[in-house]
Amino acid sequence: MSDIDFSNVSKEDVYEFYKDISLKVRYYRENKNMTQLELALEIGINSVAFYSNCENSKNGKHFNLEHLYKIAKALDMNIKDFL
Amino acid sequence: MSDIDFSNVSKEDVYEFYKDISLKVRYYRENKNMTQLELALEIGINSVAFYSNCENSKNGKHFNLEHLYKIAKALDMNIKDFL
DNA sequence: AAAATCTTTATCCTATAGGATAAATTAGGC
DNA sequence: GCCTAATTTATCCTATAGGATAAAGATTTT
Repeated sequence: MSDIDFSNVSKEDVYEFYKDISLKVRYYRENKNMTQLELALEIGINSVAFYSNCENSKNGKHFNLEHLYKIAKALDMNIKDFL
Repeated sequence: MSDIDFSNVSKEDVYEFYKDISLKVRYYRENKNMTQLELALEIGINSVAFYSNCENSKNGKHFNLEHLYKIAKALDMNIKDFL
């Protein structure tokens, strides 16, 4: 596979997009007084470490569309609020 | 891995969520007079077949968060419009 | 009616996203 | 200051998401 990416968006741009989402997720999670573990378990993830990596955009991890859908439901919010 | 899913959302619910998004993507793509191939290439996907499967929720395929981000940019829209 | 264009269907392959573990660090409560 | 809770860091494993191919079908254009 080539490192060349022919899409209309750069990898850096995509990374910033994911990072922006993570910041919002953290903001609303803390606002609802939920721990990372509580929210992770609610959306069906048994690993707080994986959750933490996503929320901090570490080790190449980030939330995917399905995660966001479940997080929105867990926090009683609209998925658009993270975008 | 178990078939049991302990998340707050069922697989059926997630499937409907993805399907709903796909319908919106098709609606706006056609509204902008773009072909599936044109849009696929714009977002960096060389396979109109893969794009078609996503847009029709066939063979277990669906758009992911990154796809939607790029599609929104390609159609000069806001990603929220698909959610 | 034929050709071109667009879309769909089925199937295959593999890089990596998804998610786990363990240990270390940080933060909060008492 | 100590203990517990919460979070972070690094690394590993593997099922599957991502995306390709090829052929067939449907639609549009000429």
